[in-house]
Amino acid sequence: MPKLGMEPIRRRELINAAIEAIHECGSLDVTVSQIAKRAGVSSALAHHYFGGKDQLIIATMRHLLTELGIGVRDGLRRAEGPRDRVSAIVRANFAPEQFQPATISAWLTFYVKAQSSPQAQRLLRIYAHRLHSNLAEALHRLVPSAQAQRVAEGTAALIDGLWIRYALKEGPAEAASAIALVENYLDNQLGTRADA
Amino acid sequence: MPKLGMEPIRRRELINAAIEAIHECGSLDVTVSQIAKRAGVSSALAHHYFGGKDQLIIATMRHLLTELGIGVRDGLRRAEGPRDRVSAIVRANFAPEQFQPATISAWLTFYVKAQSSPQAQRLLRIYAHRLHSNLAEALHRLVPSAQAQRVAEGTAALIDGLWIRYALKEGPAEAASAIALVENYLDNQLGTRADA
Amino acid sequence: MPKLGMEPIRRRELINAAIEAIHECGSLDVTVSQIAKRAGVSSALAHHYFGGKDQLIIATMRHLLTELGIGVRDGLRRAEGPRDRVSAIVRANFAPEQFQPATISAWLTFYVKAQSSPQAQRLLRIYAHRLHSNLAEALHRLVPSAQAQRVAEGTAALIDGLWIRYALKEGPAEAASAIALVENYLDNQLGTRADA
Amino acid sequence: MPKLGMEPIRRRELINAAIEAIHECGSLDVTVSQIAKRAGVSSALAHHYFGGKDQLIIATMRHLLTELGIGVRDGLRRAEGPRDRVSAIVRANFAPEQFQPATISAWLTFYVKAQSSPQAQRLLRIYAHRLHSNLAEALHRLVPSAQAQRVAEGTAALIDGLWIRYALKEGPAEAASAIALVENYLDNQLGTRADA
DNA sequence: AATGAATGAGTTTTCATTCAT
DNA sequence: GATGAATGAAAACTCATTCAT
Repeated sequence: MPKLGMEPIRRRELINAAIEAIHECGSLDVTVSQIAKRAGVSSALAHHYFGGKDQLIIATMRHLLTELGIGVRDGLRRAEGPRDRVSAIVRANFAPEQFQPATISAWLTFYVKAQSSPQAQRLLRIYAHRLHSNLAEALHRLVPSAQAQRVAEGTAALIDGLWIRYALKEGPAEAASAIALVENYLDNQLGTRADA
Repeated sequence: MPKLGMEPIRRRELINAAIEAIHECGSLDVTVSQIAKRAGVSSALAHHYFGGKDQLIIATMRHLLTELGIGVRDGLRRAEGPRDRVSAIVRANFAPEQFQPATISAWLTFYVKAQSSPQAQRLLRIYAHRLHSNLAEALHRLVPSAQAQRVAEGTAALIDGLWIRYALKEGPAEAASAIALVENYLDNQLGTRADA
Repeated sequence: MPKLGMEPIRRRELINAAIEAIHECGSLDVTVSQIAKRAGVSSALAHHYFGGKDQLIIATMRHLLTELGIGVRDGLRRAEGPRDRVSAIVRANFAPEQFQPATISAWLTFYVKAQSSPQAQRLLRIYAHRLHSNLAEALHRLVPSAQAQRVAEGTAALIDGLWIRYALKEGPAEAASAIALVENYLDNQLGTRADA
Repeated sequence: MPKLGMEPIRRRELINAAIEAIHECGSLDVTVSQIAKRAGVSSALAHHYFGGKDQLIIATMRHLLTELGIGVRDGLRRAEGPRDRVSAIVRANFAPEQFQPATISAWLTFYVKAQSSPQAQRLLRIYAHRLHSNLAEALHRLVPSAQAQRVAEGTAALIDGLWIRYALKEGPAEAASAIALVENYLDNQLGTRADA
């Protein structure tokens, strides 16, 4: 029962299936067939729509990156004042949609992928750069330039570090404590809470 | 002309070759043949000594973990006072032997491996736990228990985050600035340098 | 907006596209999709009109065979006397419409196809037989029967040999020199030019 | 029961199997598995020794080319006088080892292969060039230069044409009549037999 | 008349692994 | 102690073909 306009639907289904399959398998060694089966289609269709495994993986990465970007943008839109903007960025990075086992697994595998795929590397660098510049932009309004840079770097490293560490843990990732840790770092660095 | 007592030598050569090969390939998708060729032996020999690819990988991980453990222990031995012990741990994690491209790549791939291999996961948890307890032990002597826990977690996350971020960068990893960032965090959290 | 009476047009377009595609790819490994795209239609339509790839290929062969047959017939119609009839046949085989890269490629692949497809083999035998009988018929009026047979065979082999050899050459096929070679053979065999 | 020094043996077996398989299938669409099975080994071994299907095919071509080259050389060595040298070349091209169904099929498919593979094309051009120069060299001692060139071309075309036509026929290829046809051409062209 | 959607079957290729020597 | 020989199993990818619209 073929219908028209299935392409975007199938692409989306395959990307979602890829994220789940990567998580279940724990690496990019998932086969296209596994992903396709999970999406309820043949592996040939996955190739048809994406051109190959690699491009499906890259598309998945891009999807996750976009989702995160949207989350950050939305958070920033609602934020009031520079300090809150920083918090919004942090919150977006640990938002429930992002900070869940399957997504964490996927991100981790992408870091490895980036070591051999220039395209994946570019995407990951865009993420890293965007995170840094978003943070730095807000921090510049709060503290001197040099400090802003340093705090931006520290915050970014802390976020990535917490992500990676959660990839190792079992059970649901607790966003609250991760956020608290970063906020604590920020308060201290920015002198917001002198008594922390 | 086979010689006696080659086993430990071969094992070591193969492990080193594995680290290099993993780095060059950027993932655990290296073939046993590639590793063996780099070590100057046949792939059959790699199997002979390790039993299989998986066990060679695990052995490589264990090797890296041991090296890091030795570095930390040596650092701690030379450290004077709790604050310096914390610094020693940080320094050991960014020591030149550890903080170089090939090793960084390898660690990253191990994080992924841990998602599907219970054995690898156990090893990585040992690392995480050891890092945390080493830090916590020293911090307990400096600040109240709850804060010590939190700072230990933050420091560990920061270290891991910096590692992972360096995996993305090109050019030689600069340990100095990474260390400075962590030390700054510690100073701030511990009130060592009120003016930082 | 489908139109009526498209069938013969589409069939022709697809056959032409097949010839070009076969030439470009250099073998029958062209995909139906490639051929269809070149004809500006979907691959499904190619199946609709021909029933399958094989039948499209056979139809293409038949088309080429027919074209050649028409060329020969036209040449024979205009020829005056048996010797000129032989020349007309030779000329038709090296006529510009036939003796061009794409067509040469196609014929060559058909020879291979004939080794596995009885249908293709039949077509090619028809060609071979027709060429031989056309030549023999005219030659019989010029020389004794046995010699006529032999010269017909030689001429046919020479024509085919020159075709196949031109398939290997680069640059435009020069019909003139090919024709000259065959004519020289004929003159010698028939004693037309005693001094050649 | 693995033995040492199997490589050359296996290579030879695989090449022979390739020739047979190509003949049976009638084209280069044989699968590596079919070839390997015929050689009594796994398809993986074929890849191991040749690197891939393409290289196996090229190696097979080269083998056939070499065989033919040896045949011609041996024939030339035994020949007495230029006219006999020409005959030796012709005879070698229709020698029983060469002029048999499987070999004829293989050559034909190689002609097609040459249209898409530069490497195959190069090999085939070497063959064509060698045939021409061998013929021309001998003919130059018999007739004027221009005529020698033309006769060399005609002879080569005749040989190729007879080959290709035999590929279409069923039943055993009759070398004798093919040779007779070429010799008749030569006698006529060279004026050897004034009464032909 | 024409096509987008979808797939089954098949092909090349890769690789960890085994084994006789 | 060490390796060349060999393979089974699996993966990515391709393509002719079908079908509902």
